[in-house]
Amino acid sequence: MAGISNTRLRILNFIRKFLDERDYTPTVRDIARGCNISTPSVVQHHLNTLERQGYIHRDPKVFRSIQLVERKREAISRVPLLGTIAAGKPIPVPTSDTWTSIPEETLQLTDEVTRGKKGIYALRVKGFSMIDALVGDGDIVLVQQTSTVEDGEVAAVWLKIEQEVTLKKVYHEAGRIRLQPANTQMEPMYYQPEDVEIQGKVIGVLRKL
Amino acid sequence: MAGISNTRLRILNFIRKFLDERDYTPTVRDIARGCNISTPSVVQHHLNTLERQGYIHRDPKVFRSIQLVERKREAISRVPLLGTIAAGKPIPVPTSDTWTSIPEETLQLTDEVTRGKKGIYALRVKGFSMIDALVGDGDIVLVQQTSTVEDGEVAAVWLKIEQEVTLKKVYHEAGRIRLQPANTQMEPMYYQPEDVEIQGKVIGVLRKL
DNA sequence: AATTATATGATACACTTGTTTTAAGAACAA
DNA sequence: TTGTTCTTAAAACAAGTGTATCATATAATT
Repeated sequence: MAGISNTRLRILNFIRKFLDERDYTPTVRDIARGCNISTPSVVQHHLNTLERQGYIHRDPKVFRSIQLVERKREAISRVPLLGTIAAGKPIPVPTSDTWTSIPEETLQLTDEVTRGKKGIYALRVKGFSMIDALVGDGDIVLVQQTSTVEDGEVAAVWLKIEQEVTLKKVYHEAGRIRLQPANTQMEPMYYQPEDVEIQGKVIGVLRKL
Repeated sequence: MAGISNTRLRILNFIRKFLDERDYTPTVRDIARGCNISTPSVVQHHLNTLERQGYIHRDPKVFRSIQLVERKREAISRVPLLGTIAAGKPIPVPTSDTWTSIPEETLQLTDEVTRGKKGIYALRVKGFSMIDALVGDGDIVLVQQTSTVEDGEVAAVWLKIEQEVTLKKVYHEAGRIRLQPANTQMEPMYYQPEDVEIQGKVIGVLRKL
């Protein structure tokens, strides 16, 4: 926030508030009124500066066309909730037609949460089998579809021997795979590469209380 | 989508597209041009109908004030990240001027996550002291400012004796307060009412991996 | 067929609003 | 001081824009 004066900050905040409340842009006169500025021309002058500094964008001659540059990036992603995840069953890996069919529910999340990643889906956790990943019953895990992960990333791993799915940090070690619980007090588990199957990468957890 | 004619659907879609592209509302004349309608009055007529049917809302006399009702529900809340939460220190309870000052960071969350609640702020968890609430280092807790909670709700509780903050389910029992960890395998703690202070209600947890 | 409701059209009024112009006070460095 | 830059100020123009009015056409209903 370099080179932004007090009045201009007030104006920016007023525009933000106005947009939040009414979903359309204030006029220069609205801003003047809201910021205790006596005349449109002063607002005009500050808006010119703010536009030059890259904080806002306006379409010339178009009424109520102020756009906050910071909000341009606030895209909303719609993430399908594709089912549940529990210890004893593989997670429902989406197929091409899963994406187009109607999901049980759709989460609307900002890129703040999904970080713009593609191929994200959500699963609701059932039961307490993932406590050691700090994931409880009812939590929602956000999964990115992939069959490989980097060392240290949390993955939904299918354990072929136990016939169980689990959420663990994955490390590739010489001749074996180390699965490390998020709860650092717990011991890691070791598997032969052929005994585990990466079903997806966990990119987030959401708990609504 | 009952009782919506072809032209009105075209108008609705045009408004949606216009909003997506330019972030401000079209005028009746924009709509006329975009939908091959020869005159503002026809658009006006359809907008009246759409408003009566509840698809849109307009502020009378205000230019470019059409609001899509469907998008009201996917409102984005901006939640300020006001600091960190750790075992040994009280959480930074926001004061009136905290809200207007510039937060360290602002999370953009859909109402999907905040459920439209007001007075929400976010705290980043530091350390592993809240493992028993299934909250780990780096997690973000969403807190609603309040000093009272209902039985069973998860609260940020300041323990006066230990001089510690903790996240627990709160139950008011006869003459004492029961603090129950989210991890059901762990034992509850009991306190005298005067020894605990509710600092806020935890409405969600967000973990980005 | 007659009536009513709905959709389309053209035009015009009055208000809203972006923008320009001109001026002057305030802050600050040379 | 002087000059320069930034900010505030008032007023007015020209264009954008919501809306009303009147007229006609088309569809639905009785």
